[in-house]
Amino acid sequence: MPSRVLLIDDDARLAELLSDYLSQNGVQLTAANDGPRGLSALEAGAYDAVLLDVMMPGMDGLEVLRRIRTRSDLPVLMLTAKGDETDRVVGLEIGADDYVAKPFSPRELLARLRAVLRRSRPGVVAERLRVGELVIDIPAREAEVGGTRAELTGIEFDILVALARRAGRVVPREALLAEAGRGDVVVGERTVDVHISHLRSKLGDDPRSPSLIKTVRGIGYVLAKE
Amino acid sequence: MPSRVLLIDDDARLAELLSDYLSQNGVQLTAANDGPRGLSALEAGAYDAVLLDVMMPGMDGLEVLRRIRTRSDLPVLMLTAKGDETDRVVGLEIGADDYVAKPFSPRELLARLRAVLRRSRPGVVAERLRVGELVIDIPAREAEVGGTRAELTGIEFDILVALARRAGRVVPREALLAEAGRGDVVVGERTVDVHISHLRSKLGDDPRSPSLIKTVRGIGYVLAKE
DNA sequence: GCGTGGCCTTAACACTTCTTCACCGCATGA
DNA sequence: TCATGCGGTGAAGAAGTGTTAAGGCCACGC
Repeated sequence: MPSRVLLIDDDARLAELLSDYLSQNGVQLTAANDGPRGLSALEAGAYDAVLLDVMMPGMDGLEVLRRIRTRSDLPVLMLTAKGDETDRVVGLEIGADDYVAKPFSPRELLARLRAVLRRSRPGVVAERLRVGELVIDIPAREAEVGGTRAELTGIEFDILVALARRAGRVVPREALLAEAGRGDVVVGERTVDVHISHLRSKLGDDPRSPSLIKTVRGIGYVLAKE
Repeated sequence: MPSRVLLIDDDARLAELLSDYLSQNGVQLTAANDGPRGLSALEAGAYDAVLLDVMMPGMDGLEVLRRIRTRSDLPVLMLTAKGDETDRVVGLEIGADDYVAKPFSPRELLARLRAVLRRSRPGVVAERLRVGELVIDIPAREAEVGGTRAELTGIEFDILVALARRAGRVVPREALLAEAGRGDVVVGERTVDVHISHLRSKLGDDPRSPSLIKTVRGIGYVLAKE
């Protein structure tokens, strides 16, 4: 079975060129010519990896990567301008798996793509998240801690998922609201605090022991990695 | 637990430089200065990844890589000369996980190393610092001295981490503020003194015995190396 | 349409954390 | 030894967060 790869890049000529070359080598390439289209293509279809251009008008590649990482662990290979170390390092820190500096040879790209695909696990879509004692079943919208089910409301569940997807990393309040589907509505950020408070008590947080959800003053919250 | 990484490279100066930088970031580097020694070090010890120079006298890096791949899937990151595309592509095809072109910045190397470690064994990326009696768990944001947990506030923790990363070296006040994420905000430097004072008492510092955190008059503070 | 109940948001107050200030003691160099 | 300046530390004020409770909104059933 060929690997399905999504290319997000505004350069149509490159897309065609790559598509040709890769299809001869067992990779089926789909192209999206900007960030938003790329993201919705990811929502809609099943892909094994993403090729992502960093320099794009509108939503730039790093932003696209951030959004991809909020919802999946799909392997992402960045395409960066030669010598732009900052983008590369930031990209890798956000969670890119690799990068290729432009201009690149198709042969090198293929080799790196294969290296990335080889490492990634089959069975891509994670419908269940596990972070330490916490288990989240996303389609069923259920969460449990140490085997005990927690009765969460809608937004509480969404906030918990947003935290769990980035366990160990700080998630700003506004990002939590955005991922809970409140990004467009204007809502006081203190609202998040209240939901966090409820989450903590429902997740059986003992005030004496180190909390599962930690506060990062002035920014947001982190879910402890174990 | 720090990640253990084996460097196979004939350049002793590079080895020392990298070892310093990586050890501050939770990676324990062991150096082998040629291919055969590298291979036997791999036989002997447990490593989480390999940094492999391609250009070496005697057995070259690609040959070393081939032999590694006959017996293990250990993540291998190649160090190649800039622009030498052939080596890079061959290396990736043989089964290297990534490469970094020389000359590289330590920061980029670290980022790539972490990306590789993250893929291969989630959870091994070193996020724990140890300095004498002091143990710091960075993602959990917890610190303990001699087995006793210290309840630190956010900025106290950040300052402690900044000191621990450079244990044994003097860290100026402004650097401490910068690493605690206050680099942009204008804050009086005396603020640091107050936090240091709190840290000392929370870390169980006895005023009579030599302090864990030493003052360097006119400059800043040092964390005693043990 | 009307009441009911659940959920989200806001407000208010208690509490924690960070910063600044003030005062004191100690180290340093004349 | 004395003068000076730097750092240690307690305390107060400012800013941020935890938590409870009340009000508004919506969906649902009657």
